[in-house]
Amino acid sequence: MATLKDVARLACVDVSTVSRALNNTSYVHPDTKARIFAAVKELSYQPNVLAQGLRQGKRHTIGVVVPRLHLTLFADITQSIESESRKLGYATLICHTEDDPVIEKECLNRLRNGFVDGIIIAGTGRNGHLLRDIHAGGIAVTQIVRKQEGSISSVIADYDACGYDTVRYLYSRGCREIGLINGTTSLAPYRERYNGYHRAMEELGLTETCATSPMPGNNFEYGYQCTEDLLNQNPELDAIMAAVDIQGMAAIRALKDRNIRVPEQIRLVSLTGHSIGGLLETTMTSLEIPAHEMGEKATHMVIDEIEAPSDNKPSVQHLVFSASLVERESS
Amino acid sequence: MATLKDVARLACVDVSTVSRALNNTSYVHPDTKARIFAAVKELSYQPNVLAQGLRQGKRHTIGVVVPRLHLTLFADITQSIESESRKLGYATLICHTEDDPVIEKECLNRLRNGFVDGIIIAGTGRNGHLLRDIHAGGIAVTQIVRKQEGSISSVIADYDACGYDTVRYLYSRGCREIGLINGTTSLAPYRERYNGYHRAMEELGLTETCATSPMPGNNFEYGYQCTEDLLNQNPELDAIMAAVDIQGMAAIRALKDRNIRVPEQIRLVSLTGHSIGGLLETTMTSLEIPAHEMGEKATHMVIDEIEAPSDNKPSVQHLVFSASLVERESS
DNA sequence: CTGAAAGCGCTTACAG
DNA sequence: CTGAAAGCGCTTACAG
Repeated sequence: MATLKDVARLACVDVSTVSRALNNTSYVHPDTKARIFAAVKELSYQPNVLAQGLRQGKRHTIGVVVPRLHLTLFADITQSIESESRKLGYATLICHTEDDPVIEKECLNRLRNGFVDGIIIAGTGRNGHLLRDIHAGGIAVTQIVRKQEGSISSVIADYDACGYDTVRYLYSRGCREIGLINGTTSLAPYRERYNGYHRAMEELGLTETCATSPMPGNNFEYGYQCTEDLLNQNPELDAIMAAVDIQGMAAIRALKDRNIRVPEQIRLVSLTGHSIGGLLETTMTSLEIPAHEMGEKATHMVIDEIEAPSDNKPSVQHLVFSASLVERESS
Repeated sequence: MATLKDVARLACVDVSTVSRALNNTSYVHPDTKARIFAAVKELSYQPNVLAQGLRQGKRHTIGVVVPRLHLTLFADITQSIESESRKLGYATLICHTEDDPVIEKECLNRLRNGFVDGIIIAGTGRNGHLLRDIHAGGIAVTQIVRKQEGSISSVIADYDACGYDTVRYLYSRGCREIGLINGTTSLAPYRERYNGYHRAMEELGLTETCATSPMPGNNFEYGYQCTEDLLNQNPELDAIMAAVDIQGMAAIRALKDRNIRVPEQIRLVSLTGHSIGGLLETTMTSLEIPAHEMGEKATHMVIDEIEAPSDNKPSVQHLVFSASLVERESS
């Protein structure tokens, strides 16, 4: 690999002049510039980003910390973050935590040391202290999907409204026995979906039927099990709300296995649409979360924070996106 | 952030001694060592990986270049690469190309310059020259899923066998009019699936019914459209093979929309199982690709190449994994 | 067993 | 308009 020095030698100038020409950081004589660019081309010179980073204290890299990718909203979000970052000249380092606080801690510790300028995280909520430390240490941080720390900016969807509005919607469709499949309420999104559900059910004078667990619950088996639980708890059930798509898919399957027709006997709505609802055999009504926009926005927020002068950092910002109901066959 | 210098000052030794103590690179007196570790702890010193990388010419990072994540095999593979890399002390930089050669080129160019020590790629096949250049320049490269370059190591599944065996399987179930939904044959995996299909059909004296396109074809609409094409081409169709899961899902839906029962009227098999087949309303028979093992293996191959001394690099290796048939309701 | 020095490839005041 | 020099934070021969 050619270095600045090689270019400088070939163009018969000092390395500093080459650097200035390449970065357009001060006037360089057109003739000199031409010689330099010719040399760059001939040697197919590419700057060493490591050295740039060391010198400038910037990596031009942002870390993305998410539980997992497959069949979750995080696949869309991660991809959106990556493509937006790339446009803005940043690379994306990814870590999957599987919602394990120990793995998360390990990832955060690696990221803090020169690996990245900023972090976008959907965290477990168990490493708050570390996260605040990292942020205080000068690394930009934005929370996505899960707002666990009030002192750190966030981009989330309005999960409370998701729960509330869906109950109201199902009520308007004639449902009175509405069950909820939820994940652990120790994570904010699940907690808030429940809050919304609870408030609406109370206002309407309906009785709650809930299935939940101390685990995150982001898998098919869990959703299947919860569906059975709900049916056992309340044989009169006429609607199921699933916190995430994969639970909704599991519910469809569990109902089919019991010969219960969707939506004729039980209506089903997923509270986290991420582009799979429309691809199913029975297409699934869902609240579509604007994953792409959220990823883009979080990327801009974290990069704005990175690039702001240290004496004028943007203030903490909590952004809430609305989900939109997409009606499909399941309701 | 504390630096080596800070630690050295606090422990009253030279930075070189601190470095040696921390890296266990030569004997350091136990007392000195103790002072150093105390200082490290007090300052909660963490080495700056950028500086280490610059000095050693190593980043301890590998780049992953894939078309996309959502609803594809690549989500599983990427996650497997990331967790395996992390265990081995490497971080993972990710790029999505959307199968666009221009984006791919841009990504590869960024990766080559100090960003990564190695690359694992499922490429478009349109930047072969660049890829060989990068490899020749000393960056380890392993191809995954798509083997486009014979001179670069690869980890793939036996797609030819997937096509061949599936025809044989469907034939044994009584099918004689077997259609194939495929992607562009300019990508090796699609081409080989077709080859296997073609050979088996010929051996059995059956007539081919194919739907394909110049595009990669990795989406639902395409699969839906191809299903309609196949049915128009051959109203007697009694089986459909879909190259990838998403096409299989689209086929199920298209058949449902035409009131064709699966598997009674048409049997369906996906040639690329990646853990979604079992989660569907009608569970889908598929050839399960060992994504996790493939990701792991590719990670080891690329890291072995990175860590081998430059005068003794491992030779090119092409690994082929077998897929295994998982029978479910759709066949 | 440890220190002083050079250098990885760049950028950026400082002169002129 | 351009060069010489310092320095980002490390590691590693080289002495002693």
